[in-house]
Amino acid sequence: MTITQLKYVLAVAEHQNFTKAAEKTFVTQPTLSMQIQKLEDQLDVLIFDRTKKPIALTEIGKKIVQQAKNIVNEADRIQDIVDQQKGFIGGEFKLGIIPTVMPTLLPMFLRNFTNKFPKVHLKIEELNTDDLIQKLDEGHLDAGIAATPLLQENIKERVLYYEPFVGYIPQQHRLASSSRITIGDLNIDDILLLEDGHCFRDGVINLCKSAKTNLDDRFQIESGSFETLIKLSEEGMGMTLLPYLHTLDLGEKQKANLHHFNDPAPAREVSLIYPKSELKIQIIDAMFDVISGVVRGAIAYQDVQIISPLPNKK
Amino acid sequence: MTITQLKYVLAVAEHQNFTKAAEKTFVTQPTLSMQIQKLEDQLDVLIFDRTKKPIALTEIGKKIVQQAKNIVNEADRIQDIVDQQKGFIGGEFKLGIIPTVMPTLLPMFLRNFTNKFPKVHLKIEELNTDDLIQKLDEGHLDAGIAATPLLQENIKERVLYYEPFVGYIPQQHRLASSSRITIGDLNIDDILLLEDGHCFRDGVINLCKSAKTNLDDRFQIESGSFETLIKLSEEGMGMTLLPYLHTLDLGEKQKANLHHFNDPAPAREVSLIYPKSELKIQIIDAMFDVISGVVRGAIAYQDVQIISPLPNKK
DNA sequence: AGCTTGCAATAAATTTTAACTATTATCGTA
DNA sequence: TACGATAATAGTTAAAATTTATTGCAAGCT
Repeated sequence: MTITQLKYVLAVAEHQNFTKAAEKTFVTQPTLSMQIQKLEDQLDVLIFDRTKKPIALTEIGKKIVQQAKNIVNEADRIQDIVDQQKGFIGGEFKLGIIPTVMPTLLPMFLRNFTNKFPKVHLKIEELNTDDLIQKLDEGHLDAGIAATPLLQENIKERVLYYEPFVGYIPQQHRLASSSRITIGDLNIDDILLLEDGHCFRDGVINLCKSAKTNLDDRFQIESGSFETLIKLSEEGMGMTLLPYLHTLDLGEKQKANLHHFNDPAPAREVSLIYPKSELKIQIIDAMFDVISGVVRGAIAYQDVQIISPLPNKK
Repeated sequence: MTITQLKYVLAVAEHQNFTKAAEKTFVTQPTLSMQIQKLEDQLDVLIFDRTKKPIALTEIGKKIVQQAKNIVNEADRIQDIVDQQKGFIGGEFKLGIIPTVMPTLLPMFLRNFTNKFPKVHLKIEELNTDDLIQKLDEGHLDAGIAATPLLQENIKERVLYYEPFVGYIPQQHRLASSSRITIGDLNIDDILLLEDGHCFRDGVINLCKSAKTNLDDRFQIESGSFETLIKLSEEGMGMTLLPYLHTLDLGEKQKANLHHFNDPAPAREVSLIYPKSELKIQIIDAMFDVISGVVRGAIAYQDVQIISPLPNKK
């Protein structure tokens, strides 16, 4: 049994397909077939049920895959131990960021980080929370930035900052007169929401404590970007809520439409999240330090109340 | 990095000698030299300090060895998972037993066990508690039988039985008249003890609650076997204490010299101990069942009070 | 110093194994 | 039936692990 064989098993288990797994592992398909067969022979057990389409794990195969993940993870950590000893901060680092954080946070810390740690080769991907969690679990990401708490078994969270919600209320809106707003003022029916899948949308819905479990069956304008929401809002389609950092980029005219919440302002908690295995923890530590240093200057803390980013169960 | 390389590193780390490690791993010495060098090159770090005699681990080497143990253990467990799934009870099983348990317990369960699980190839070794713990930690034993509790971080204990201490008191002894004895009657100075290293000795000392921290600086007869102690006792050298199972083998005349304790009788706790990793747990389970089944018939439980087998710190 | 001894490293040859290319077999399905 | 997708097999090549034989190197001894 070799670590390589275990990696092959994991690849096939993940893609449920020898050919695709072969591409991902940068070997040819016969290599996978043969090495996995060899392992199966040695263990005298079938890991994959090849009669199923797509290929499936046998019962024992599932257990073996689980254990193989352990082994491969533990093996990877040896390099980590060495790096840590050397104080080496470098190598590839895959980071996922949710869409509603990406455009505002990334420009703030990216240059700073790459200057400070030039040997880290960052691969950044925009992913919504669900995909982010899945990819972290599967080891395709080293860390992520998302709204928390996520209550995930295998994921650790380190809070980067609390980002208050800010109301964007056009002139003609019923709330436009009040300089500060409260949660009670909100009515989910006239708030423009991001499209489904964004956790910021879920946060807003939670904030409004909407009893409606299903918003989809009534007419609703939804968009994938705050810019669109702002435009729609200005067209008189209703108000909207923005995360604080987004409001910093607005023009003077638009800033006039911003209405902050009374204390304690509703806010989302944004965290650096990463697998419990703590692979590449030294890069994670470094990134945490850089981001929280940068953000500390940008957000003046008030009293906040954290809104869960998780969708209500239906 | 391969699992084989890690095993080589572990072997050299353990024997502090390439040549011996090579023998133990059934390869030649150059194989070890080359594979370990290769691993060191890949990690770009020295695992061994070859200037020291005998060869020593570097600081980082210690950490790597620690992690390598994890990995190799986890890897071994894959075969275990397969065996478990198949309900296969077999393979090599290395069991250590402390000397004061070996001669009485082993004959009671060995035949029974080998009949029931003929595919298990038992390797039984007599070891005192310290060696037993060390060998369990190093993975040279699959399980052990010892007096407990041992308070070891990485070792699990499953109690097999409680074995009362029985006084062996020759006719001419001051306590010979009382049919039953109590702990208060005991005087460490006229009790014949096993030689140092036996946990039963430590148990007796604990039992007598001797305030003396160092028994060695006064004249004392000590022996490695109960048979000798009994003989010495009959010669008028004092009384001694025996574990209950040992008293079953005595002749009628000798049995007359036995004096049981009043309830709650002092007793040692004898357990099956094994690494937390739970490798070969199915064999361990099987062995536990067999032994506790056999012993249940042999020891009629009374009220017992457990005496620690651990030596007092000096 | 010069010699021996006990190791580990190196060199060169051999064996084993992993991986590749090309092909075949086996499905499900059009 | 033929076709497409996919995995298994055959045969070959390249890479690697391992072996035998030898060298290097320090410690201990005369």
